[in-house]
Amino acid sequence: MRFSKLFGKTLRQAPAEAESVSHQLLLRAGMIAQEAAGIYSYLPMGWRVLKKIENIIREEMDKAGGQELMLPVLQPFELWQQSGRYVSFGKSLFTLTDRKEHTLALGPTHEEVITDLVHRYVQSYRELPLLLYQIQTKLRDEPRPRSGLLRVREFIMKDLYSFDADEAGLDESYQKMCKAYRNIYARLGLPTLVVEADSGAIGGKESHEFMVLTEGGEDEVIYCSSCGYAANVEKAQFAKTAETVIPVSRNPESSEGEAKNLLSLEEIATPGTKAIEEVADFVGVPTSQTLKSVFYYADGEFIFVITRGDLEVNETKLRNALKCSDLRLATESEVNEAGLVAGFASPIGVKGVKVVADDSITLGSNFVVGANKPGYHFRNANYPRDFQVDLMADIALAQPGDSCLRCQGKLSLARGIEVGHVFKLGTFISERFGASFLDNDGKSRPIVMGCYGIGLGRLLAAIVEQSHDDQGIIWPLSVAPYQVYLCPLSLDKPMVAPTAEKIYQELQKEGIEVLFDDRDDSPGVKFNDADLLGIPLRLTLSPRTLQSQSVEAKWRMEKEAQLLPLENLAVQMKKLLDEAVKAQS
RNA sequence: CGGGGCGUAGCGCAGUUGGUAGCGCGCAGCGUUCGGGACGCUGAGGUCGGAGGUUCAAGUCCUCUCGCCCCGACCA
Repeated sequence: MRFSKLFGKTLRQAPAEAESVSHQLLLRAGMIAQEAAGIYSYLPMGWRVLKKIENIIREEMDKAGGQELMLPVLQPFELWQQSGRYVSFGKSLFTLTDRKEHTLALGPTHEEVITDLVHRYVQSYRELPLLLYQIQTKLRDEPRPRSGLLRVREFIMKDLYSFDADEAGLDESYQKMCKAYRNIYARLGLPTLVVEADSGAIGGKESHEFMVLTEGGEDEVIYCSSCGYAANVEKAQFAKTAETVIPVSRNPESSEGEAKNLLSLEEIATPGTKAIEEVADFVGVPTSQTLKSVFYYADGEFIFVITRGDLEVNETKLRNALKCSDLRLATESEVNEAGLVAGFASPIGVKGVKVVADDSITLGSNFVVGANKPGYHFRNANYPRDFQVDLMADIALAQPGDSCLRCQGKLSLARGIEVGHVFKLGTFISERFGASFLDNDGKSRPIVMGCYGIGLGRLLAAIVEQSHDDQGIIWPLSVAPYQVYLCPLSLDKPMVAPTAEKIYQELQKEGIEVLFDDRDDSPGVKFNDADLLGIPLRLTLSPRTLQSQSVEAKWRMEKEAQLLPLENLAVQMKKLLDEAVKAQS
């Protein structure tokens, strides 16, 4: 490709709307262009990268036994009613009506379509296992598109669906996919961490995410460096320490003789203390000896949530515990309307309200808790002596510094980009679509499903987030839009232009992908563009190098250049590139 | 949806008490340059996001509206 003819120009300054590194660099390099919030065009450079990523994914899916097919974007809304998932997807599901006033959905994912399809074609265990995949556009009306390609409303995704006869088969398919995913990320030069994840709107029981750890990521990962435990913060568990009981009462007689050292409930004045820290300070106890009350609306129902005062509520865990789809904090006036005193609310004596508690409230005793009266708290509140809860679950947010549930090591937190997500769906979708098969006993059983997704654009952006310097992108050879940047300087000087032209032809004949900077620009412009675009190998020729019958070769990620003789250049280049590919894998 | 910010040339920005729009980059032409974003001259490019209002006069003031970005609740 001749640079002078390339569509999409490089920019010195990034457009103001771009904030994340990948967004800025991809815009500046002329690889993508924005059309609307979360909607992008791929320009020729960016599209070449995307297609290379796509091919790597396709190769690995095929190698794992996947069969590629193509499912429709336009889907009958009835499929979504049948699965029931139009509820969990909510407003993220784009819908439209056709000329006959029939509602159609724009596919945010394809479990419905493929399960409907498989149910019509698969009847016997002999046809299982089955791995079907596609690479195509998904549409989701995300509440907030973000960070360029990292979170968009229209995106290309590889989605594979596994169909197995039983759980053991699903485990096998799941492992096969995890391995294929690891191969893909390795070939893209992308270090990833596999973390336990919440399955969200997709549903299912077990799921893992593949995370690229980087500052710009929007996910948070909790991990333990001693035992290797890692989970999305939405899912992460931790060891809740049992707090040692500090007797808070000055009544010595009540602190003796009790099996669990439970003291009697006592109302105390705590004027002006609303926040947990203020209350704890005022009473003189650690926050872990207080109880925190938080209020939510879950699918329209008012919920009273209690955790130990040192812990925060994990809304994903809470949502799962409540099995609700819509969850939001209640406003202060809603709290008051529920008959509670915001800041001094108490589970003691509360009536007609659903109470959910984190199981940490059983690890400790004699807690300080609101008295539901302005300016007053109780001390020595104990569950279940003083109050009841409707639901007890783990709904606490893991935080860095907490202890690992498995090994007691210290947990750490890192930001990451979710570049892949695999789910063990089980049978809840196949059952709704009647996707069953006859086993070898002639018994009808639901097909056990899994699904496995990779967002290609996000993957592309993740590579940039993770592989760049202040000059621009550094593409791994496997996905670079071109392998070689041919960069002649002083084109009007004798021999430069014709030699460059000749090299350009020879390299192409050798099957090397070349971006030929045939522009009559100064060296600085050319070098800066070469770096910005991130082409792995730069070949510079100038009167200076031609004097010694050579050209200069420089790797994008290295500082030093080497001189290569003009003679047999294409063959040498081919060798260089092949060696680099080998070194990478 | 809640909170914050921004819409003026392709990109980055300026525009004073309201007086009819400018700078840098980029783009076109000519010339001089040529190993890390060179320089000179000439030139093209604007419904000032949109609608309504106030005014002799609106990029500037008022009202409404649309779009985009960032922080939160959602996801590949």
